[in-house]
Amino acid sequence: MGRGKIEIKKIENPTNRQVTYSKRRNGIFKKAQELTVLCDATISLIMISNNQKLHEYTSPNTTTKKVYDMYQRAMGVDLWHSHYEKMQENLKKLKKINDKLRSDIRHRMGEDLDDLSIGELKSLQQNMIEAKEKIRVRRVKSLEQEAKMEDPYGLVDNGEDYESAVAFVNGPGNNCSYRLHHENVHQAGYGIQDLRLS
Amino acid sequence: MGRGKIEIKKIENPTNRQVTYSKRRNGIFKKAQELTVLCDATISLIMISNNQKLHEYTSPNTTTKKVYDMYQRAMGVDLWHSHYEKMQENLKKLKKINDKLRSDIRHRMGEDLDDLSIGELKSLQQNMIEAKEKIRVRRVKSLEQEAKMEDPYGLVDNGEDYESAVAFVNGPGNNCSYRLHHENVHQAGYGIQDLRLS
DNA sequence: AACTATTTATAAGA
DNA sequence: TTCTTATAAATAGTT
Repeated sequence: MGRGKIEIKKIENPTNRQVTYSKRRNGIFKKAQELTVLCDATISLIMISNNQKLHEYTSPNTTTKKVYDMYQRAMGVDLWHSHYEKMQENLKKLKKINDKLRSDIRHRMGEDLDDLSIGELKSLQQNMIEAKEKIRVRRVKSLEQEAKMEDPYGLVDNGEDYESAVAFVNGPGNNCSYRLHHENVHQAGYGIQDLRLS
Repeated sequence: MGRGKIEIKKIENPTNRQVTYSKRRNGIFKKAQELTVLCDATISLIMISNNQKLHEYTSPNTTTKKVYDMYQRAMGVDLWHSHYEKMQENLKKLKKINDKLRSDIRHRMGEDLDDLSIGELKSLQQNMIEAKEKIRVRRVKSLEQEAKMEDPYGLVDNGEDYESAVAFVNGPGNNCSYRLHHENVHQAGYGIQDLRLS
């Protein structure tokens, strides 16, 4: 269509080729746009010229990625997709594990105990008793070291003296001699930080 | 171009629309193919009709994937890569959180206590004291219920009778009257199951 | 970038 | 669908 008919073969004159490319490219874009409107079609059209310039048309109701995803679905599998699915699976697993860990911690903090069976509750209690003992022992050791190493004059931080600190450390054991005023207990900062995934 | 001019807007008659789609689609494909030859261009054209049928043209010197890769390079943004990286980041975050949770649990089990500062150790101990008390209380309640509801004849499982069970539940409190034989303690099954990500 | 003679695409009808 | 054909649209070569 034009002053003369042309053969469909590569245009050797670079200037001429560039001009033709530009004209026809616009023609195709226009037709693509018309087809989108007339027939409610979804189109992704990517054109890369001889000199590596890229132009694209994507119908307004979609994105290049969406079209490519549909293409993949239509054509069958694609490496990327399987990879993606594996990652998604891993994410799901990790989240599940996370939930379990959080739940475990809550139980160890004495929360949500109704989740547990009687047997689990018993196990938990035994476990807590052991753990508490280990922590107590460690605390005593740390206080002893602190007293010896960092505080050669016999003073302990916070104005507690060594004996009362050890008393606390050994304390309270529920129905026992060393019972602690519970006001102190709530200053504790040991808990789960905000670890939720944003 | 045809017997009459048409307005560029959606063709409402479905048959008519389908016919037009088919004709124009072929027209665009032809033009794409011509442009490929005339100007040595690289083209990827994907068209999806109203009724989800997919047609594509890809110039013979390339593949759809190659064109999309070039597209991505040209656009600077990698359609999949950005997605992929986000997922990877999420995975990393989740793993890190997981590690923190595990570490927290180990501390609550009395392990790896050397990780903790003196202050953290103190907080942990206080927290454990509170938690242990809550669990003890809950355990007593559960045993009481068990005794009342499930065991009207006064027997408790394992041959323990109610009183000694409550004694255990209240026990041991480290230096106190109800001290438990430690053989029993190690039968406990309350710990972290294997939650590592395979 | 415009122009325009001509070719090409296609709307409507068969 | 496919063919036909009158007509609209695209564009090759020119300015």
